[in-house]
Amino acid sequence: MAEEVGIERIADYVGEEVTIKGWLYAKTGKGKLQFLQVRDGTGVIQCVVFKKEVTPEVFEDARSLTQESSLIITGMVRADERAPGIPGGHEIGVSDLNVVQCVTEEYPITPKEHGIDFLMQHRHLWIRSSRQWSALRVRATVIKAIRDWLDSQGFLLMDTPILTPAACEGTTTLFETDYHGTPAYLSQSGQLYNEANIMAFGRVYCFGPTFRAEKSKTRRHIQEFWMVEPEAAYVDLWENLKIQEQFVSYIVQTTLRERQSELESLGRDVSRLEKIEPPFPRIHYDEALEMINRAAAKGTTVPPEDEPLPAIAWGDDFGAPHETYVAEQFEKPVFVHHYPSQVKAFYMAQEPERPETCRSADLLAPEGYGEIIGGGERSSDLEYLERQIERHDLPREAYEWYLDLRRYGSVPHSGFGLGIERTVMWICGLQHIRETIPFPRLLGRIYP
RNA sequence: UCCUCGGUAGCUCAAUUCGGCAGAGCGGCCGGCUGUUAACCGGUUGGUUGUAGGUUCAAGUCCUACCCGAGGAGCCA
Repeated sequence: MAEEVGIERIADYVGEEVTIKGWLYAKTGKGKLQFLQVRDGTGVIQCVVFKKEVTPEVFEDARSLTQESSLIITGMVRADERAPGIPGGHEIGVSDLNVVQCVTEEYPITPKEHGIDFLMQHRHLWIRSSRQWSALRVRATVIKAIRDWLDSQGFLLMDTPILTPAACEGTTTLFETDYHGTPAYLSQSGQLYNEANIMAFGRVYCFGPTFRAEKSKTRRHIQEFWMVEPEAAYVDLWENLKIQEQFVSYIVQTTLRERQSELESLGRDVSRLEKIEPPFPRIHYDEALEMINRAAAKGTTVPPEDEPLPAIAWGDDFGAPHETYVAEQFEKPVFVHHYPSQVKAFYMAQEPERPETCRSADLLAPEGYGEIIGGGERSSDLEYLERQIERHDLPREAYEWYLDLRRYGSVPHSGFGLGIERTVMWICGLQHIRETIPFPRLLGRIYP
């Protein structure tokens, strides 16, 4: 038998006989000539079966193959720019074909269009389709880039618990579960534990699933999502931003380099991504507010609904249209820093000269993809934190350990959380977050 | 939780202001074709119109309640 190769490396085998093990993705026949599009998990390639070049049995097998039948194919690799595929440009002239399983029931997902409900009910099959497959390959690369960069920059992976005794930030709705008779909650952030970890390890990150039980039903929300949260001791707000812009740029550039075929198959305009490198613009909340209200006064509208941008008062948090408007003004992601303390988590450090603001920063992705990072400098002031816990009506006893961190060697420190799915959505140019994770958990949907 | 839109064949949809025989394309199946790209051509297959009730000679269409889905708001990553 010829050498078994992966389709993603097929260009290295032109002129050689190879074996592909995979599934029939699509087929068009033209009498004595059959075009099989075969996928093997690493790519899609066109395999051509000429009646004269194979045995009658093989030709009949090829002719009668059904969508998603599993098969093993052997043949000669040749370059041909007419050939579709991921990556395209090569095809296999089939000499032998072995049907592993011929699908006899109709495969539900045809090459025609389908509705979202139908596709989501068949998510376990939908992930075989090229757009889903490409996006999930990009996701894996984004995650690898994240870990490679952090590991190489001295951040140590420290896993934080998923079952937690209390709300981390006290604002969002949590999933409650039973922990041997006492209530426990699925983690919405590893943030507070990370602050303990940095006092032991200097620079750390946690990377895992987080859970938000809000009844959010938009293209940017899922109930279970993955977040990477780096945290570092002796790092202030401004150094934190430098880390973030290098980090995000590395993720984007690595994906551009390693997932060219997938981004192309997604139809992504990569020229927008090629521009993503440090430095990113930084604007103060006051400045952003002014920008928004100036535009609102002129009756500016924002996509995707083209509704008028509402004016806001100082102290208000930005809504989705405000974020979109601000991000639209820049080609790169933009940092908005020094939000009013009242709209941010209790642990954000106060700005000494403007105590009503905090040393926080959000990173807004371009092209309307919204907030991909939330972060900032954490308060190292014990008394301020005690007051904040009271002000936010949080159970003091649950935070005693956290306050200990300010009693024993408190230092300035910062961190941030990057949402994996929103980042993948932006890099892939997708319209909905549900396509960025294999099995999304959406409001009212937990099958399959 | 609130607002908007929707539910008709396996899938995507149509069904004439104002109620009158349930349709098309795709898929599947059969046949034809040596360069297809969501191929094409001919034939064929296909229905509890989301559920329950009501009005009517007659309901996919009108009325009531409910169920399910989509998009958005708030909140956030």
